[in-house]
Amino acid sequence: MNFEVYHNLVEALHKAGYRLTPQRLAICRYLASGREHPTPAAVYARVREQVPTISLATVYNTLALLRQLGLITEMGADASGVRYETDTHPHANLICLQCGRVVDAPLPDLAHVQAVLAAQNAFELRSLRLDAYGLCPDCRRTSMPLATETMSYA
Amino acid sequence: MNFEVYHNLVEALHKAGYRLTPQRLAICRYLASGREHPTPAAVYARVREQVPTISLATVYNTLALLRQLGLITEMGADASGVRYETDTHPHANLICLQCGRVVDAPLPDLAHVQAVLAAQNAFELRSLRLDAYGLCPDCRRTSMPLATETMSYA
DNA sequence: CTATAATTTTAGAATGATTCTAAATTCATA
DNA sequence: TATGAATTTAGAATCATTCTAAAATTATAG
Ligand SMILES: [Mn+2]
Ligand SMILES: [Mn+2]
Ligand SMILES: [Zn+2]
Ligand SMILES: [Zn+2]
Repeated sequence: MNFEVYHNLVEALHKAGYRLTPQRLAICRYLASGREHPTPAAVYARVREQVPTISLATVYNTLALLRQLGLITEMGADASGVRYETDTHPHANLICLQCGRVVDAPLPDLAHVQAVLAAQNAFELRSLRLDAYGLCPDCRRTSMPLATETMSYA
Repeated sequence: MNFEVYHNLVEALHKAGYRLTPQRLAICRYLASGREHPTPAAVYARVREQVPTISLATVYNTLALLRQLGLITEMGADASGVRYETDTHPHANLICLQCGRVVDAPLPDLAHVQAVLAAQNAFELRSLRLDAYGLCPDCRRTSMPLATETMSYA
């Protein structure tokens, strides 16, 4: 677990006046435990190992709360639902069309891209999302024909 | 309506051996009619004006078919469901956090970005999606506080 | 022009993620 | 310890999407 990330989450909740319940702390611990891009169902499954009585509703509530506070961001939904980002810094996501894995990738000039976009359009930009679809190393090896069904984004 | 786009869609369907039914043609006509990023429900609503007996299932089926053929692409789902792209060329989408409007924006160096990503990672990239969130000109004027509820992506 | 079979459409049922609800629990505070 | 606000919980409700099986359409062969 990344203690710094964990501490950020907990402190932000506390500063915003929310109670640090065992359920919320367990969810934060899980979110700070890796570079995953979990669905609510995945969070529920993993956190339940630590807090067996937690409900799915609380997972949804807490994720929504953390999002309101800007501590996590929501990705678009794939076949198994929404996914959450724990890294709020601008970066690209490499998404495997075969297995659904999401890997973070740094991309130095994202701020530059946003600046160009903002300059050329009347939009007032707040954030950027860059998703790249393809085959992860593992799935590249077991190179199946890549069913056009599998994942819908192209 | 953009006849060139329409013709592309129809011809691709025909070449792939699919029947050019009134329902499919009406959907293609609608898709070629503007730069929208419609949801299946929106397609259904508009096409129904021309083909009142069409079913929602047919809309879903046809959109899935056009996607399989690579003629349209699917965007992530927002509050009202998936949206479809009729422009398959690489471009950025400017998405209004207030009203949900989606506007296409050219971005010259997208190919370059993809090349950099591919070079730095073991992923075999197929496509790129660049979504920028902010306030459209209209919503900027009527500058409400931008409810954190409204749209979830940040 | 029929008959037959494949394709397509359709309405409605089923599914599954997400949200809502109302009651029970926990917690801060007096 | 008593009170009230915040939180959690299980289950119901919602809503987009998918599935199903029957009806309609269309291509093709005789
Ligand atoms: Mn990420
Ligand atoms: Mn677009
Ligand atoms: Zn993979
Ligand atoms: Zn707007």
